[in-house]
Amino acid sequence: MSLEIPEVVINRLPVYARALTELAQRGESVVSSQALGELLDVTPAQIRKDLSYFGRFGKQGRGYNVNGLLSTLREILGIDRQWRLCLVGVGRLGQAIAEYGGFGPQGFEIVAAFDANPELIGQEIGGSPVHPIEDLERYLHSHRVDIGIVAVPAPAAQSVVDKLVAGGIHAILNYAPITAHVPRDVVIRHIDPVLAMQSMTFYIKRGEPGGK
Amino acid sequence: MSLEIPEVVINRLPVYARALTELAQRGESVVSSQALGELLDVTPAQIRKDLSYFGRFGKQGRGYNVNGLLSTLREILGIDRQWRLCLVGVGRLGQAIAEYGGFGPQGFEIVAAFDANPELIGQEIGGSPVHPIEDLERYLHSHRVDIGIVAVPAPAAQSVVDKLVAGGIHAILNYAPITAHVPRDVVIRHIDPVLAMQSMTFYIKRGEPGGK
DNA sequence: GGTCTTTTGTGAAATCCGTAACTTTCGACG
DNA sequence: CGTCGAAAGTTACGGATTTCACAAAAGACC
Repeated sequence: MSLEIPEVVINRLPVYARALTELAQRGESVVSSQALGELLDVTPAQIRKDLSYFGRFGKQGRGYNVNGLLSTLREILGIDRQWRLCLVGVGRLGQAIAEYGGFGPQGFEIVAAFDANPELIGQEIGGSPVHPIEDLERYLHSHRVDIGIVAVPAPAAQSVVDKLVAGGIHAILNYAPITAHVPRDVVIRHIDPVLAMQSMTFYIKRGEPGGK
Repeated sequence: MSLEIPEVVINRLPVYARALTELAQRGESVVSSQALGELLDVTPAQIRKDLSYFGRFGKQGRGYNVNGLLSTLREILGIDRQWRLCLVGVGRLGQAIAEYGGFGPQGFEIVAAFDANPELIGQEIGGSPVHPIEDLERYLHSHRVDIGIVAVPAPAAQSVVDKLVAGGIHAILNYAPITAHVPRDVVIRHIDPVLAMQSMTFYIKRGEPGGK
């Protein structure tokens, strides 16, 4: 039954959850896989298949209860609770992340920040003080932190990832433009706008032999 | 032969290109699929297969010429030239994007910015003046712009996407937390740190029945 | 309570993608 | 000039995902 769920499925669940949140706010109380699929550009069959990995949540002939499915998904994903993050790297990018208002409302709170630059140590960034990077591992061992955010320059990134792992972190959001290596029991996701751009350009090479 | 290349393959090419750039900087002149694979956590077979969609670039018994393969990939991807971007939305997020130093060196230049807030119009952001959003479509028809970046709040995002499409844009990088709808001939990529977080939490729910 | 409509849940088929294994080519060396 | 080792190119297989299509369930209406 709950035998090894494909990662692609897990990656789609937050998208479903977000759509359901919006439907709930609009006051919708039920939704069909058809309707949800149109909202998200996904086939209804895929939605039903994905959900079927976890149980039976719909009513035949009716569809899914919006609030019911939403809270089920939130529980499955673990986004029904508060998560504690630490931010490593408080340069321009790191500061933008710290000040980004999108994490808080979703239950992701940055509880500590770290940087190698002595000038930044002690400053307040997004409400929490900046610690020296040397204290990172010790800090992780003495405070609960669930997820690490890496926002340092590429050359420093792998070493930061290693420190996070050594500190017992099992989930990392990496903004640095590198392919970081982590042990099998650590999840890592990459945010890389440049890679996204570079894969789009393939499709818009116009006025070229072979271009669209 | 060059019949319909899978999108996953296209998405990996920029990663290869980045690794090759670094190898080139280190002065390496040849690399085997084995060595490149270890660097990137990809199997050698996958690298060879991916490249074989486009031609034969290696020498048996030796490996790939680093600079040669790099420039081939850059050409295939179209990242061997300058691309002109426009940024829509100059709030906190938009400003961070405009000031982000990562695009320029890769040939992506923001040539114009747009916002709905009258207070921002006329200000300089990252070297280019902010235009009123009403001028977007007209601007696109009278200037060359290859890619649009959407950095507006969720409720406004679809309408901005529509305007970009109406203006003839075929590639969009979307930072807004929505699933945007675009015609089949438009490529769109999403940057969404929250979704990335929310899919990671599934794997780190500890101390739960069923958690790891 | 029976029938009709709708939409789920699901097994099977189809497709897509990755991996492994084999063949070929290249350079080196004797 | 022939043999050997290494690594690319390629084909075939297998596994993973997606799609399809149908049976079963639920409410609505009479």
